[in-house]
Parts: sequence; structure tokens; C-alpha cells
Amino acid sequence: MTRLIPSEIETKWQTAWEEAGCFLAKRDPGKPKYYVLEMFPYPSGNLHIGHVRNYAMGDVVARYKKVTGHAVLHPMGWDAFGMPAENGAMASGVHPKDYTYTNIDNMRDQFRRIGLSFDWTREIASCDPEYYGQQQALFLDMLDAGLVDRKNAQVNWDPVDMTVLANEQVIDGKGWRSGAEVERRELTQWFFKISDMSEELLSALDGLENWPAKVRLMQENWIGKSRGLEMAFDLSAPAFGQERIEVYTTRPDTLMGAGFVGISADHPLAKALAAENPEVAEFCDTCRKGGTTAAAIEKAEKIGYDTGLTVKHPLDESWELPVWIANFILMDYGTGAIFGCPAHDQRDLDFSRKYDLPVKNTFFAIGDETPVGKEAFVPPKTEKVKWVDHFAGLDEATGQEAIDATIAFAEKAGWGTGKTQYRLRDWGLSRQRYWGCPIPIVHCDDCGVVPEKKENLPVELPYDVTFDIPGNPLDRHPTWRDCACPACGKPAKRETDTMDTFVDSSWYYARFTAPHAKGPTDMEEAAYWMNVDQYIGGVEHAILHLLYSRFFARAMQITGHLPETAIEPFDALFTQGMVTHAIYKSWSEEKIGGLGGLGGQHLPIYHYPEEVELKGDKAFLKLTGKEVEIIPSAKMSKSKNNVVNPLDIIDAFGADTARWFVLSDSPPERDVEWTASGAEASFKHLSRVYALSVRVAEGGGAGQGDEDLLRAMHKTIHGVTQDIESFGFNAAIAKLYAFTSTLSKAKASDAVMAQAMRVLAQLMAPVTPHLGEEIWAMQGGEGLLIDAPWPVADEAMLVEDTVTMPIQINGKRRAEISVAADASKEAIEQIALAHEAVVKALDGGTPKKLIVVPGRIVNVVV
RNA sequence: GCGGGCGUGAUGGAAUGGUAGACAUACCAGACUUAAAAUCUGUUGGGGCGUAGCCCCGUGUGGGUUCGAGUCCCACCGCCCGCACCA
Repeated sequence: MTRLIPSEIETKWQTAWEEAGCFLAKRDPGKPKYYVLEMFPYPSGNLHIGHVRNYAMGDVVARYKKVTGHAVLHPMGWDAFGMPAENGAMASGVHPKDYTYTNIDNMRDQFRRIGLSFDWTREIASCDPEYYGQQQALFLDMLDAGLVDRKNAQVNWDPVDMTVLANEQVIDGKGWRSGAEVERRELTQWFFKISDMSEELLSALDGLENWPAKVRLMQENWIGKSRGLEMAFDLSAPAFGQERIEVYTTRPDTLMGAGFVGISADHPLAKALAAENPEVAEFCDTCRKGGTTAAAIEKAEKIGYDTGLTVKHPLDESWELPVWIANFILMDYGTGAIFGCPAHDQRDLDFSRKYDLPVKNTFFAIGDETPVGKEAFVPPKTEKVKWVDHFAGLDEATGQEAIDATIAFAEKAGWGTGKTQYRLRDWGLSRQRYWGCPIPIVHCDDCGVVPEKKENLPVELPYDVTFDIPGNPLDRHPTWRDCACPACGKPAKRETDTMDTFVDSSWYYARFTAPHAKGPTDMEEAAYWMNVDQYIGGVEHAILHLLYSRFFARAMQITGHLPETAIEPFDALFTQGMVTHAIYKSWSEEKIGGLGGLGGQHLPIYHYPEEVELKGDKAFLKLTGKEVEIIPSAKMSKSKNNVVNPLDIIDAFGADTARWFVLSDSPPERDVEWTASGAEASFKHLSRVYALSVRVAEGGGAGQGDEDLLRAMHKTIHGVTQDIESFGFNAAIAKLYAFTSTLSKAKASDAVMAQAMRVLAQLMAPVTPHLGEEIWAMQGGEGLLIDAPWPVADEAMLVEDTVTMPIQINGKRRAEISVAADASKEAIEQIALAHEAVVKALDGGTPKKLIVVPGRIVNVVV
């Protein structure tokens, strides 16, 4: 065979690895362990090019760690519960279970074709009762340990379909199916008490040195620790049995600028008012319209209702402030009530201008006492400002100094207490849906809420359900709810809510260490394999999934399912970018929509890549020749018809090409643009490498420049090793291109050529494992490449005798000199000053300044 | 709205505060060929001049720090991710 035929070599080597059991994770006392994990996918049924990139990265790490002498654990499973299966059932009548398992089978086959080094014997699916039964056991242990709570929470309620909607099912405040305006409604729900761990989850972030700083920062902001003041405004006259309104503020220093007191529509006082005044009730209902998302609530127009009640200012009995109900105040943060300080908060200012409430500066910029107009004055808390009659006696001070002084002042005077507050809320885990892990709870008329007994686990989902009407099929199942009360034995009813799918993904990494253990984990296995040494996944999971996993690892330690050493489950985290693809867009000839030819618009039409022919930088429809617009680097999306199916690429060019391409060019943490020409070019390169190997195997080398080739080889080993260690896969590939070029031009002896070729195969193998094995075998490598140790660079071969250094004149490169690598600063200075460009620039004078960084640069300032 | 990130040739991108554009794609030119494809070789940031060479401009925009800024700081513009029931 003189031509690279991927379909032949790829199945051949995949079979060889399988038969040799290369990727089975085995405990080995003679080796350090290494656990590499990529976020497990939702089994959509179709491999996405983004999957190829994500898993190719993990595979490079796993294969590299294996050949560098580690006992590797590299498992794969399925995040298999969730809404798509139910939506599929509603749309096409396929049962969620059948839909999911069919998809899993398809995707597993597709995954295998990529040649990923997974230990498939450890495969788990979160929808498997063996998995979710253990999750139920965990839930019961957490309940026992006081980590679970039951309380009210708001959900999106579709009043027409009479069902709870997920945020993504609410479009512009309306239900996706019914089109009805969504309301926020309270429901009793189960919660994990993650907020009790706020401080711990925050302070432990410091120890996560191998996490991206941006992810730690996002988590820090999400947890949102703040130091503020809790205080009360006395009502001028008691109302509804209340004498005061408790508020929490992070800016107590601006108390003298208070213009109003605002309460949430769900505040007890608002509810009491609503009960007796229909107008207030109607206003509160309006506030509850739209979805529950923070973005929707904060983007909504700010509206308020004057309750007519007033409160007294704590520092001045005679100063009365109006009490307003406002839609931008959330009941679940702080006390559900605030005082508005319009001069120093944009939201409060907009609100005050709208309702004509007073605006009063409490401080000014030093030297500029212009009162606030349309823009609130909000300087950084570290900037000094000039205070107006500050009660704590401040004149010029920063915001932070004022906050501290105010808290101390209020505590001493007795009208307020300093309080540390966290933005992090408890994790609501109840979902009113079928395709999830049932919450193992029983409701008994006599005993109330009772946990199911562990010996009755798993509480399995029934198969005989229908999706013809909206709502949770478990609610309307004729018999499934019926059970015996675990406490008293009388007939009782099961909880029909299932768990948030984030629960499934919060502990799967631990389950992989013993996927068939009789409890949630096997402590011995967990102690050996945990933590995950390298975790890889998308940044979109930076907050929720990763924070929940950190919480769960702690909870599992408390309940005895993980050792103490594993409370931070992921030692190192890498967040990779997306794969994007150009969108090909044109506009409809006809105007669509509108009445009687009036109105209407030309609507966009999105074309599949295969419908389009590219000529230079323009694109034309193959069918009509019409030019279409190219929108580059867009996120792949089904509705935009720009999703690339990696199987087509694998069919055409093989898995190695697909892997090579998705890892080249773009740095792993950034998005990568998929282009068909790029994939073809990758294939051409791999074919060249193969052809080169055939040539080398034939021999006939001239025996010249052995030393040069070996130097180049060691330099490449060194560079590629460093790049793989630091996730610079694109840089590693660039070096492999360069070395291939050097090797193809080399005229070294046959033995050295073959050695260089084997090393090239080894260095390429983490990315292109099949081609690597093929070349390894062709060049007489012993055994399988995957069992051969990674080449080590000879340090002596890396040292250069001379280096070229650029000379800058006034910061601009003007010349370069060649000096000995170990030349002293003084020697370099002399050589540089003698250079004709420098002599010319100095024109007889002396340099103002001379900067010499040995080995790097000389800068002459004239 | 809030939090985080990104922005470099025609294109993907490279560059511990130290030669901007490595490596690749595309294009163009050449070799091979009856021809094309394939393959191989070479050129290519923009502008200018007295064209073996030299000069100016250039990393979204505008300012700043520095001997020196793609890199650090500030403001703005654009795009992407997250915002607690998408996974």
C-alpha cells in the first residue's frame, strides 16, 4: 500500500487496541495514576463536530499520559435524562426511554469510529436505574445529613397548558406551545442547601490553581459575598401588624440620599395590601408576569406602585419616605426590601425620575459639585469623594471607608447590624417532569413527608406513560404513585417530581471510579482514582455545573461516599472553545407575511454548506448560481443550517484527519472555524506524511546531515512535549508540520531517517493515533506504539551556540546581530554599538539609554 | 440589565512586556503534463521611493503607562458565553 487509505488502517488499529485491552483502567502500584475526564454528552443521537474537538483534546491528554507511564482512567458515559427526550415523545410519539437508548447506541458507534481511548467497560448512563438508584440513595443520605430542605420557589406557569415551563420554553414572556403570557407562581420544592456552604465554596476557590482564572472569578461573582448593613425603617403608622420594614443594603453610607423605600411584590406587606386592595393585587400580578429569569426581570421596564404608606428615616424622625412596590426588587435576595438612593444608583434614579421622587446627592466628585441629572454618580468604591454632612463625620473619604464607618456608626448607635450576605441561593432540584430521577419521597396522610426506605430503591420510572397532553405523566399514572408509607405502612402516595439533571452530572465523575459498586461509590476505588487530574469541557458550564459538582463532592464527603481529599473533585480544568461554521444566507424573492401584499418582508433563507459553491471569497448556490451572503464564524445551529456532520468528514478522510483538523490552527480554548478546505488540506498533509514514511522505509538515504536531523528531532520532541503539557495542541501541530518538512528534505542515513520517522509517528500519535501505529509498524517499531514510551529530548541537542538578536533604535527594529549564546551584557553592548545602523543613528553622539536583555533584544535610545 | 471573555493579513491563527504575522488555508507564478487534476517549488500586510536597498503606516476605536505595548491600565464599539427549570 503506497497510498493512505484511512478506512483500512483505522478499523485495523482500533481492533488491535481493543484486543490488547490497551485502554482498560487498571490500578498499578508501580505507576502514578491519571484521571482524565471530558464532560459527558447529552445523547442527542448525532455526533457534533464540537464533540469531536472536545473528546479529541481529552484523548490527546489520555494517550500522552499513557505513554508517559501513567495508569490512566479515561471513561465515557451519557448525561441521558432531560427534556429533549420528552419533547421527542410529544412530537413523534417515541417513548423517552427508547429514544434515549437508540441515541446512545448510535452515538457510541460514532464515538468508536473516532478512535478515542475510552475504557468502555466503565460506561454509565444517568437514565439507567443502576445509576439513578444510587443517586436516590445519595439524596436520602444528604437528607439525613441536613443538606436538603423543602420550601417554596417560583416557577414559570403556563396558565393555558396548566404546566410548569423551563426557562427555555418561555419565549418573550410567553409559553412556547400555548403562546399564553407566562406567570410566576410559587410551588413547594426540594432544595439542596448549597447556600450554607457559600463561604467554603468561595474560599476554596483559591486552592484551584489549575483552573482558568476567569472561571474562578465567575464563581466568585456568582457566590457574591458582600458586607452590608441590615436595618429597619419604622412605619409612620403600623400596618397589617407590621411596625417596620427590614432592609439590607450594601451602601449604607448613602442613607442620607434615600428617596423612597421599595418592596418586592412578594413582600409580606405587599401581599397583605393586595389582599384588601384589588388595585394593589392587580399591580402585583403585573409584576409577576413574564418568566422567572434574572435577565427577563432586569430588562423589564421598571414599574412601581405607591402604597400610600410612609416610613420614618432612622436618622431623622421628621423625615418621611414613601413606600413603593417595585418590580425590580427580588424577594429572594436580602430581605425583599431596599431603600432607593437615586443619586448613586442608576436603577433607582430611572425609577425616581419616572415617578417624580426626590433625588439628592450624598457625595460629590472632589472639585465638582454638580447635582445628579440623568446619570447616577457611581464612582469606584476606592475613589475619594466629598461627603455632604455625613452623619458619621466624614468629609473626604472613599466609598469603602464610608461603608465601614457607617456600619460601625450604626452598630454603636443601635439602629443597624453589619451583615455578610451571599448572592448564592439554594439549589432547587424539583422538576415537574417524567424523564428524570424520581425523588425518593413518600407523602403519607398520617406521617407527612417520609423518605423512601433504602431497600426499596431504586424507585423506578414506569414505562407505560403517555405524552399526548401537557404536564407530568407521573401525576396522572393510574397506579405508580401508590405505595406503602415507609413509616406506618398505610397506603400513601409517591412524590411525582423528578430531579434536576444537574444532579446527575454532579457526581458521575465519582461513579466512574467504580461504575457498578453496590453503593454510590466504592471508597477504596474512589480514594485511588480521585481526583480528576484533568477535566475538560465548555465554558458554558463555568458556573452551575462546576459549582454544583464542588458542592456535591463536599456533600459526598460528609455522607461518607468520598474521601476528604476529594472535596475539590477537579484538580485541573480546561475550558475549550466552540466549533463554528459560516452561515450561507439569502433572502426570499417574495415578501412573506403582511396582508394583501402590504407589509410583509423578504425573509432570510439559510443554505446548507453542500448547496453552496465557493469561488474565491464569494459563495454561489449550486442550483441557480445566485450569490449568497457569507456570515463567517457563526455558532453552529440547526435553524441556521450550518451544522457540520463529522461523519461525512470521517467517511471521506478518516478519523485522524478530523482529529488533526479540529486541533490545528485555533488554540483549544478559543472557537474554531470549520472549513471544508481545511479538512481536505489536513488529509493531504497526513497523506504526505504517509508517503514520506513509505519512502523512508524503502531506504537509499545519502547519509548526509545526520547530526542536523537529530538536532531538529530533539527540538521537536522538546517543543511538542511542552505544548501538549500546556494544552497548546495547535502549536504542537505547527511544530509537527515544520519537522515533517525538515524530514522530507533530509538526506540522512537510513537508520537516522527511520528513527526520525518513528519519533514523528510517536509525536503525532496522540492526535492521529491510527496513522501513528501504521507508521510505527512500517518503520519496524516494536509492539504497539501505544505501549512504547514517549521519546525524551536530549538536552545537549537543544543548546544553540549562537543567537540572533534584534537591535532596536528608539523601540523600532533597525538591525540584527549574531552573538554567542553565552555572551555577556557588556560584550553584546560593544557589538551593538559598533553596528553601522547604530553608528549612523547616533551620528557621533552617545546613546541616552541602552537596554540590553541578553538573548532577547538590544534597544538604543538616541 | 448584571457577571465573564474575545477582537491581529484575503482566511484560521503565532508572538514569557522585547524582531508583529510562526504554522496553515486561499490566491498568484513556476516545474511536471498534449491538457487538466494530483504532486512539487516559490511569492504574497498596506503604502511610498532614488527598488541588490531604504523609508513610512499597521494588531476593533480613542487615550495612558513604558526605553519598548498585540500583550498592562482607562473609556468606547462589536461579537460570544453565563444569569439559577437547556444540557
